[in-house]
Amino acid sequence: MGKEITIYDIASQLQLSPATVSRALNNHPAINEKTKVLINAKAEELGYRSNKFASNLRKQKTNTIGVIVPRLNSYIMSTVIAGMEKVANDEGFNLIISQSLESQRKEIANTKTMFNSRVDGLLVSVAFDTDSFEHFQPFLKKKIPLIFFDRIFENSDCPNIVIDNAKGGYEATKHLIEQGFKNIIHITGNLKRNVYSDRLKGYQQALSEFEIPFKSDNVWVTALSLEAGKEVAHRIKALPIKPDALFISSDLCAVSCIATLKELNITVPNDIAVVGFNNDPVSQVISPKLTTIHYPAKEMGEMAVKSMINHLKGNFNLDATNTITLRSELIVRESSLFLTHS
Amino acid sequence: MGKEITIYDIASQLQLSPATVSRALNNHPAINEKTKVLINAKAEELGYRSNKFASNLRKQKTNTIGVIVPRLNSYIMSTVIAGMEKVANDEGFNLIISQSLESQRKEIANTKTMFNSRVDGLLVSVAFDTDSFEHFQPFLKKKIPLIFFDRIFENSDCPNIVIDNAKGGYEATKHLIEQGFKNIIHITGNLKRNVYSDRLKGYQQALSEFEIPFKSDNVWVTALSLEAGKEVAHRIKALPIKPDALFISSDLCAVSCIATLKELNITVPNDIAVVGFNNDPVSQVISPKLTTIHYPAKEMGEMAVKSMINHLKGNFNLDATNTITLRSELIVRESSLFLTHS
DNA sequence: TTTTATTATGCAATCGGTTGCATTGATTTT
DNA sequence: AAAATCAATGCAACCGATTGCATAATAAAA
Repeated sequence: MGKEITIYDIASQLQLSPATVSRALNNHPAINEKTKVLINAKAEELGYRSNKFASNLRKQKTNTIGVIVPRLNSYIMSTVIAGMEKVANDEGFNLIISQSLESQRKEIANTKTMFNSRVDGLLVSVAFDTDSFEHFQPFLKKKIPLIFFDRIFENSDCPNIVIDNAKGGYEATKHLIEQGFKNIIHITGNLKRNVYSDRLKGYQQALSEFEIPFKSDNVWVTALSLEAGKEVAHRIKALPIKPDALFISSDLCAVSCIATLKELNITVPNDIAVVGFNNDPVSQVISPKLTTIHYPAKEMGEMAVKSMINHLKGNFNLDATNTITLRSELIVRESSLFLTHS
Repeated sequence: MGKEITIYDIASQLQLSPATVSRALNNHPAINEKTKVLINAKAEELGYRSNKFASNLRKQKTNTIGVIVPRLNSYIMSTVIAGMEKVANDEGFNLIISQSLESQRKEIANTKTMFNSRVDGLLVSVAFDTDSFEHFQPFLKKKIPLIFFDRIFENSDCPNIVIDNAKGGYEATKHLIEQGFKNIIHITGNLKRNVYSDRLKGYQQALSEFEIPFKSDNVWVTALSLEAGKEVAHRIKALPIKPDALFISSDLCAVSCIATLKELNITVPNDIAVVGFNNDPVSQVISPKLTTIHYPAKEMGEMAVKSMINHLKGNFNLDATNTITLRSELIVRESSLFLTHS
């Protein structure tokens, strides 16, 4: 039933004061090197472990970063989190992770919990339907750093970490146009969210650059889920004039759509070409392999936590760099290639 | 610059002692109802939030559960974690999550961190190559509850939460046999791990039940990754006598294998039937749709955290129920059906 | 040798709740 | 009316590390 060892135990055994022990363990410069060695050895010997709660209580810091994401179990988000965990772990920070399940209501509740848990900083990717910033205000008031990533809250003055979604949308669309496709439908998510509205902008830009008129009927807002992919396929099947290409803002949805199209005797890319988004592993294992935009999810997670920790340590001020944009790129595979019928 | 409100502030404003305020906020029965109302109202008014560190320090509890998984970004694990987060969040517990990246070395480091973070309990799914239990001993010594899930550590006397992997393996194999396939190769992961060795047992049991001789050459141990799927396909292509079916312990690997087989002009299920494992969403969006074993990942996560919290609250003793087995089931789709060539 | 830096260590207050053990006043029992 | 019981609240120690300010010891400068 090992009683916990404290700095007081170490201090009394070495005939020193707890203050000295505390400083030694924290490598304070005022402590003699020999004393440090002595204290560290004793700490090791007794199996001492620091009590973070006493320390946090005194220092008024938690060494904890909160993370709120729409859902944990998507390829992108779990990979972002994997990156975050890696950096946080290396730097001795803890992560508290919660999911809003795409609901603003739950996001608000999670935000409160994070606030009450006194996280040192908060990383957020907002839910589909979030349209109020109010629940984040307490953080700003208390000057607790708040960083948005992926799905950011625009006009918030908070630092953001994103990919260039407009560029992604542009390149995907341009690629399709260059392959000779003209009637391109864009399947996307809630346009409140930057990730989708920006990709749409890119889509529009590419069209206009090639002087293809933009039709708002060609933008379909969906949940980008597996089911959405199926519905899109059926809807296309029913169209009198079919598109020759689809640009779908999620690989999983795209793949589901392709599978359903196939069932409906529409083949990809022969009848309709498809470009996805994310470079989900699934994009490589289906047939035809899916052309997509690579999303540096792990890097985004790493960058988010790195920035947060740097800011917390005072290494640099976040407000200076308001937006960090990570590189993403088009990966051309089979699903978007114009094939001469052989 | 809002100074934090403490129970002392509430106490002095109401001319009460901090002890009474503390008890009232914790709904202690000795406090008068009217006083409680008064105190809660004041707390609300002042925007009081409890300081968990002071509380934890005094109570010697952290309200935190540690989770170690091989990787966060797999369908199964991210879904398990999603379930865990849901329950933990509802119950007011925090989760500290870390990933071993399939390395025992990192698992040991993570275990130490968890120990030093003084988690109230630890949930672990072990890495591929973990073969020592030593790093978990400190938890047992300090009587910190330790629960394994999915990939358990056998013979550990710790509670386990699993699916019936043997049954899964049995049903998958039996299904293939009943479809008329006899030469079935089983692609699986490191047999040190219960999930894979048990599925193998189920595979063997089904074979023996149908009096099909078991050949150890028909069990291929791989990393179950996308790459592994490709390699398997190539290896099959090179076989002089090809199997008529594959039972692959991971959907993602199975899907990758199917895609590669297709490239090599071997079609599924006509030439070779395939059954996967997990019921990953990807299993529904490929062609042919993949027959698989449903893995109740979310339920597993929920169950793990529920059990832990119940144990911590003293509701029931975990040691009594040494193993909790969740229901999993075969989902028959197209990839395993015997087709008469039409 | 005295004074002044410099280095190393200790003192004691502090962070904010929690809780065993009084204490007070009101109510009930004998 | 005195004694016993009960309900509600307060006192004060405690959890364990941190840190501003002193102090002691030693070395360097005058």
